[in-house]
Amino acid sequence: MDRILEQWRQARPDLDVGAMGPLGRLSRVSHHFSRSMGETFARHGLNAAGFDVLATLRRSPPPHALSPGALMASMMITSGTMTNRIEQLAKAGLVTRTSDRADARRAVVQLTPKGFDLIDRAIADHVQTQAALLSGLSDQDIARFDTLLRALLKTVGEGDSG
Amino acid sequence: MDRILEQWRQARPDLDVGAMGPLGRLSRVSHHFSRSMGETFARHGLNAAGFDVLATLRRSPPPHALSPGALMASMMITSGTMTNRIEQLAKAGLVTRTSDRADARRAVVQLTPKGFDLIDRAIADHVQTQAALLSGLSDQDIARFDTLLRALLKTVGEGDSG
DNA sequence: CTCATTTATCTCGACATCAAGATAAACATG
DNA sequence: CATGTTTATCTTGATGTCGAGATAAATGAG
Repeated sequence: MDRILEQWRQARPDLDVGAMGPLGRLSRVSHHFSRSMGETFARHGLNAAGFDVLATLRRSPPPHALSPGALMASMMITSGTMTNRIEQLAKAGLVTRTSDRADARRAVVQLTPKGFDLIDRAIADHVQTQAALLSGLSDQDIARFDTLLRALLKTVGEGDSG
Repeated sequence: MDRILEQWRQARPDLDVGAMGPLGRLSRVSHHFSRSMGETFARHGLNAAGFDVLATLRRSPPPHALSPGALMASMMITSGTMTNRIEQLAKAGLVTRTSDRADARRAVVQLTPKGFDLIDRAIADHVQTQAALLSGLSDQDIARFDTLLRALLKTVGEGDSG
């Protein structure tokens, strides 16, 4: 990244490329981390998408069931993607998809016992992977990093509550 | 994210979910930023992929030409993806693709005048978007953020040099 | 009750990406 | 110069995602 900035300063000395370094590194860190977490998911036969859905259901109060719309609210994906994800998980026997008695527009996605057991094993593995990814920072630095990320989330309109 | 952590502490009090907050926010920030930058690219008829290629060529010394392999080295993508990207850009008349006289295995991707003009306009827009994305942090906080990102890149094996 | 509107989800087509293998040229060795 | 190896790129098939529009049920106004 530092070399890239130097090249830009040569090619376009009129531009202020100061933000490019941090943003480039942010992108690369995020990409590496996603890949690393993806390897953890793969050990349990999941991808990041499937893990997200199962994890969201798992941490919801019993009976570990949510509508596709409710699932979408916590994940940054569109409805078509969610439909697809649920179908894959249902095919694998990890969730069931039934329709809501009270409102037939609404579907109910629920963890199966098999899905429950799988995500319970996967999440334990996942938190260890996550801890390893931050192991290069002290606890204090992690706290600082988190504070900065919270500030950045405000910039893009995702406040503390959402 | 804070609510998610609370849910996990209820559902799985045995797990240390401390890393989940920062990593979740990192992922969301990165995702938001990518989308924001993507909107800038779209105003110039580009996507992030095409912008990356054109920008890499633009900041290379004249004649602004590189092999697909050299382009791949700076971007985290596979060879098949690069082939595809180049083809799109060539179809749009923004780059040419010829084969190296000295080594016929190697291709040479070069900016056309049209591509040069386009990326010169797009990059000016892009650095402004990037500055806006970091506008929620003071210069000092940006520097701190960058330092922390450098430390994290070391963890994943991407050292200071590349 | 009827019709328009809103809400929730699904369908479909386009596209970017990856991984693995194919192709083809250059190089090394005897 | 023959041939096996390495290097650089391309091809192919599968997958995941988005976005626009379709479908279908619930809601509201008259």
